[in-house]
Parts: sequence; structure tokens; C-alpha cells
Amino acid sequence: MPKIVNHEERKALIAKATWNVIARDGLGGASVRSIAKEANLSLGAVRHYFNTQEELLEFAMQLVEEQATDRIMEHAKESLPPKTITLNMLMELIPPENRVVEMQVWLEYISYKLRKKELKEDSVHQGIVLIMNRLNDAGLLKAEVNLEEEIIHLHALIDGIALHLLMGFVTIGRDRIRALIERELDRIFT
Amino acid sequence: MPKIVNHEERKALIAKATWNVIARDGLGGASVRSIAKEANLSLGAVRHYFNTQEELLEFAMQLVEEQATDRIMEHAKESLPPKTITLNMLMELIPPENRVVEMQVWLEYISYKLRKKELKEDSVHQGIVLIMNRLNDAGLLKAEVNLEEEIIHLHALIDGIALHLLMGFVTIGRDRIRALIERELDRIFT
DNA sequence: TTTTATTTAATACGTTTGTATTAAAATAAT
DNA sequence: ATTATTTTAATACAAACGTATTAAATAAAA
Repeated sequence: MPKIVNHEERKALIAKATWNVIARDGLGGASVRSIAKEANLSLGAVRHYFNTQEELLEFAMQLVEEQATDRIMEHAKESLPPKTITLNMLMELIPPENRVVEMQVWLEYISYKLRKKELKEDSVHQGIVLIMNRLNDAGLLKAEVNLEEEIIHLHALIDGIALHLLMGFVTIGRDRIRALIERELDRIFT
Repeated sequence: MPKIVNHEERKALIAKATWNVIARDGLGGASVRSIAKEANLSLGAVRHYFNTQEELLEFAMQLVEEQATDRIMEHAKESLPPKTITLNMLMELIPPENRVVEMQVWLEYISYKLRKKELKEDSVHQGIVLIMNRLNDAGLLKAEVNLEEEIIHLHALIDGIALHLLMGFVTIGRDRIRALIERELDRIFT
């Protein structure tokens, strides 16, 4: 009987407005009012979908991680050589121009979770662990590799490059980053 | 004629209180009042040393970068094999337990500078660039290495590991991290 | 001891904040 | 057309905020 509004869509819309505010003003500047304004909604409208500010912020930030995990995991379904798939998955963590905002939100999310000491699970990292274990079980990795260390090595390298890309330290393009990561994969693939 | 107070020392004391507040409550939670309370000073006292909140926060965050750069550059003076010096310098970026707060502040500083788009210079990165160039000029690196790429590679790897250490992804100890980095150095040293 | 510049403390003001409340508007079913 | 229920809008309020102002306390120099 009411005006029908797709709740999920509307929440996602508010979440994306939240991303913009966080990228522009930081997590501390992400007030319910400023988010409502960014989303072209009233204060009460936003409050209707999220009961508290914390709920809204956590939803918005979590969405970044979820979407990233989904994007990464999509690659696993493709029918390509295992090394190419792995490379594509890792490269998904290097944000192109139009996903810099998401990475900025991710950075704030890291700090936030660190402060709240709720840093146990990270679906992106767990996804990488899963894939690497599959590769190893399938006998695609050299016998002498220390899997635990290589997972740490690879994920740290790709995240470090992504971070330094944002910070302006990385002067090389995506193609050369890709080649750099491929060299690392060559080191451990049979 | 006045009560003599070492300005620099007092400012550093306030800055360190600021670190604790930022690590606990985030940059957005770092109000002048909460910092004064953390430093056991009055609101007016803090305001006496810093005219605005922004000035205080920037001073405190900048101090982290300065101290880190100083620590790194100290290693350059030691009389040890070049590879060992380089390794020691890079390992300085892996925060031990008692410097986790500084790294948390550094994380917030990154976000802050990104937002303000004042991300041009970073003394830590510039220090690493300097040292690597020196090594290369001294003929200590293999002729075929692409210096630009290796600098990006090394710094990204060490910063990625540091970040993932904070996030709880890194399950190996400092010694094994050190060995991992040393393997990378072996790849480029003659 | 008196003087004097520095340091601290106390208080106040105008904004912005999160959240609550309440009523109005909108629309699908009857 | 009426009804029922969801969605939106408007307003209010206490708390926390940055900053300014003013007076008090402090301690080295005279």
C-alpha cells in the first residue's frame, strides 16, 4: 500500500553518497546531515534507512570490501590459464582512476577497524588465501615454495603498490605493474 | 622573566598526546579538548602552543614522518655492509609493538594528505630513493636492474607488509620478514 | 621586593552534531 | 474514493565542538 521503494537500491545509493563524503571530508566529516545533502535526501529520509550514524557508516564501508571481493572472485570463474586468472585477480586491487574514491574509503575503513579492534576477518585477504591454496593443491606451484610466506608476500606487494599509487609514488602504468606482479608469479608457478 | 618552559619539548609532549588520541579515536575524534585532557593540560594551555586545531594536528602527524625519516637515515651512517644497511633501513618501516600507535597516526596522515591533495613529497620515500640511487651509482646493483621499478617494488613490499602486520594478516615474525626482504635485495645486489 | 613578560586557567559564544518526535505526503490495496 | 502503511519532511534539543577573551598565576630579571 505504500509508495514502493527498493530498499536495497536506496541503501546502496546512500552508501555511495557516503563514500563521496568520506573521500572528501574524511570519516570524521561524514555527518548524517552532510551525507543526506550529498544524496539529495532529507535528514529524516536517511535516518529512515539507517537507525544510527554508526550503522550507516559501517554499511557504507563494508560495501567497499564486499564489492572488491566480488570483483576479485568473478575472475576465478573465467576459463583462462591459472596464472592469468591469478594475475587478473591481484590486479583488481590496483584501483583505476574511477575507483580511487573506493580505495580512500577502504583506507579509512582500515583505520576504523583498527581502532575498534575488530580486524579479524577480511574477505579480500581470505579470498586470496583461498585461491592460493587451490593453486597449491592442484600442484600448480613449485614444491619448494612456502605457501604462507608467498601469500603474505604477494598480497602485501599488491596492496603496497595500490597504496603508493594513491600516494603518488608509483610512476609506472598499470601494464608495467602487471608485468612486475607477473614476474613474482613466475617465481612460484611451475 | 617568565616561567621558563622548553617550547619544543612541550610541543612534542602535546604532539605525542595527540598521537594517542588519534590512535584511539581517529583524526575526527582528535578535538583540542580531548588532546588537552590526554596531555593533562588545560584547553588554554594547548591553545597557547598551537593557534588552531589544524596547526596542532598537522604538527603532530608530521612529527611521525620526521621521526621515521630520522630513524631510517641514522642507519646510513653505520659502518656495515651496504646490503645490511639497506636491510636495516627498510626494516625500520616494520613497526614493533611499541610503535604501532605511530603507524596508526601515519595511516590517518595518509588519508588526510590525500584529501587535502598535498601528497607531493614524502620524506621517507625520498630517503629510500636517495639510498637506492647511491647504491646504484656505487655500482653495487646489478647492471640490468630497472632502478625506478625496484624502488617502487621494494618500498611497496615493505609498506604492504607493515600495513598487513597491523591488519593481522602477517603471521610470521620480524626475523622471517627480514629474511623475505633480504631475498629481494639479493635479487638486485651484485 | 618589585616589576614584567610568559604561561595557565576560566568562561562564554555561536555552530554543528546525533538523535527524537511529530506531522505531512505519497501510494497500493480495498 | 477511502483506507492503510510506508516514506519524507520539519522541527527541536542537549551535547560537543573550535575559538576568543579575559583575568589569574608564575617566575626570572630589576
